[in-house]
Amino acid sequence: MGERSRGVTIADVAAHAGVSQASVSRVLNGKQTVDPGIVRRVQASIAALGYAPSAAARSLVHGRNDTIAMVVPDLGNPLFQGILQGLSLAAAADGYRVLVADTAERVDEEEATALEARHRCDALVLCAPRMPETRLRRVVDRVAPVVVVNRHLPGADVPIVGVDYVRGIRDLVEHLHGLGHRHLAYLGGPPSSASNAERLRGVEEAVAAHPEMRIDVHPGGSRLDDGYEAAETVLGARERGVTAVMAYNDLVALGLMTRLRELGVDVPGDLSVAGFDDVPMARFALPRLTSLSVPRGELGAQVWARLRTLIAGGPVEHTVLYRPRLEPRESTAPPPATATAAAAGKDRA
Amino acid sequence: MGERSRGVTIADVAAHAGVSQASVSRVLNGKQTVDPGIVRRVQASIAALGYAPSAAARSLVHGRNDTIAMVVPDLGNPLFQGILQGLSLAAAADGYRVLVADTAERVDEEEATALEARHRCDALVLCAPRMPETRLRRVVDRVAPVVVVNRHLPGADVPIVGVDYVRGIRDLVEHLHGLGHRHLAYLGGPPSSASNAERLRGVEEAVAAHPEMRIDVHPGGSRLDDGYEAAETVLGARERGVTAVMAYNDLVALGLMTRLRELGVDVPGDLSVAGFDDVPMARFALPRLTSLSVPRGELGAQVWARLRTLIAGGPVEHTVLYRPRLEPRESTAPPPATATAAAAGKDRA
DNA sequence: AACGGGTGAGAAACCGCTTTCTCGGATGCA
DNA sequence: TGCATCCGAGAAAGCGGTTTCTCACCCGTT
Repeated sequence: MGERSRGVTIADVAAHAGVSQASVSRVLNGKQTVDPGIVRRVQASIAALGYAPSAAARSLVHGRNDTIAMVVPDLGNPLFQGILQGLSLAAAADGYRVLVADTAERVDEEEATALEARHRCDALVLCAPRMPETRLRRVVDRVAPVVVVNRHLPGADVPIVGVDYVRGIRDLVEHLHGLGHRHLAYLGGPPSSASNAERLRGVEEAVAAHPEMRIDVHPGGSRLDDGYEAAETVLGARERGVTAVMAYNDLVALGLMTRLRELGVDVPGDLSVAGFDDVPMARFALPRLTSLSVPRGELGAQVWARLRTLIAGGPVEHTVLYRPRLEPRESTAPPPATATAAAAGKDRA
Repeated sequence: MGERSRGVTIADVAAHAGVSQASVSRVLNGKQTVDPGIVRRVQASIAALGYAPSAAARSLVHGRNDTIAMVVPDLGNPLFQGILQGLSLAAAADGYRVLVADTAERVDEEEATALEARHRCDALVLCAPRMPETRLRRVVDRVAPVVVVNRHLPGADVPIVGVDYVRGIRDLVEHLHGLGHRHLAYLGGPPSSASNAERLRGVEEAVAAHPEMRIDVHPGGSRLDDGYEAAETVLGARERGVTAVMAYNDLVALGLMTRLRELGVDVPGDLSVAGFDDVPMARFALPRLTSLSVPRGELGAQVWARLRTLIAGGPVEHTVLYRPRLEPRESTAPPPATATAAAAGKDRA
């Protein structure tokens, strides 16, 4: 590690300054009053020798690292990138650094990775949307202090920070309903993803609340290509009366819109499209994409706030779910007149 | 740190197994032959006590961490995200983890951050596109082993991994020249950025190689908004005969295209537009954006390869620059006939 | 003037592990 | 059977700090 000038240690400084190691340590940490003369000599010696205390030795005696680890399934995911950034900035403000542990979507290695990462750090942030719940609970027990992101874990003794996908979807459905849509399609994300499951719950609740509505669920994906390729499916759904599509996330929505435009389908004239996440590009798509904004950086900061409390020996704070903010833009509009008429006809029938 | 079961140490294991600490250590590291009976007893005790060796203690005695740090000016930048991901995956394969140190664009804190980060790790990856060269050289000297990303540092004793922006721009100009463009505009990035300076060098070289061409340089930025807002500037340039625009990066290009479409300017009919980086969205823009593809993940892997050599005491390997690959797509096409005629007229004059 | 309390510096223990050093016992050869 | 050799296990010395403990000294009080 930081062996700058070929290993100058605190003993060297002490000798050079003609004082004891203890005094050097005291000067360094400033937690006790030390004779000003000694302080000056020690500081001079430190400068002269280019001394920097060994982080490892410090860690050993303090039993901590000032480092936390973040376990993610995929660093390519904008959500995790945003959280990492927010987390890293917030933690840095308290002198902590963040270690990344990308499990590259290998769900069965996540547990081992989490344990290993935790072992080199003071605490853990666990993003494991696919990990089976039983395993997750076990891991959480073993790696405390830990904060879990975007999972539902009733009864577990762990702070959870996440996005209220259920509310998000419900708000979106409300928006579309208000525009006059009655028959929607949801283009699902990765089947095993917990946040997709939450969105599906939102879909169910919405339908329960609006019995006059119908929401079809189609398999989708999480990337631009997935949306692009889902266009055929979506057009099929449109044949069957769907007037608006909610995509798993913005990437899927953007990919879908691209393909739709190629196929001559007008958004939102023929079909409304909405995404989730409000990535920067959403505002720059044409038409501008209606989306649900998620404060990624703030999530990261919140994760750190929770973790800091835990590290300091504080209590497990309550779960916090950020309610996505609906950003209605041009990609959603009232359904085409024909569709409305058809629906009205159906209603009457 | 990893105090799982309230601090069970190697001494506890030794006592439990009725052997010496040294034997436990030997069993753990398997670097010496140990009596099979002892091995079994030790392993049993380890399991029984739930023992895991302290990373800090190990670090102290070994003088290393198995951790490297990556200093970045902005984790939100897709390039650095990609490099981080590639780096993290490659390093993980060798048992190393990556610490992130986001300097949040605060150039004057970069040096301190780098030193601090280096001090907790075995090596450093330095992404500091804005750091003044003198300071960079000083830092590089002090934090070795280190790999520098995307900087030109002639004569310095440090491996450099980067993108050949000069070649990239030249290839792009070649492409546009081939399409018939003679008067281009370059929408610059952050003025102090080293990679922007490289692109500008590319512009200069291109002009030198094609005296019949003209390339105007306009201030730009690095984000979607910057491109969006540069539209007026670009249209002004078009008035003055510019038929193609090269943007600092894809985000700028995408933002620009959005605004141009809003203003009724046809890309590439009225004006060609090209980006740099080949972000995923480039392929999904309409028109699909011509760009220069940069293998972000591979850069990260290459950085690790260099760093690993250095850590192992190997030599400073040569600088490696990835030549961006031109991805010609729909956003660049021959200039409009009127422009060509005008240019031809000028040529004749 | 003697004594108690307080202050600050140094000696040494300790954090938990690795590694060298030492030594006893087993083995090989004479 | 006796001696040299080898092997493996334990004792102990670090790694480089922090922190407790001890003690000398200075000050104030009676």
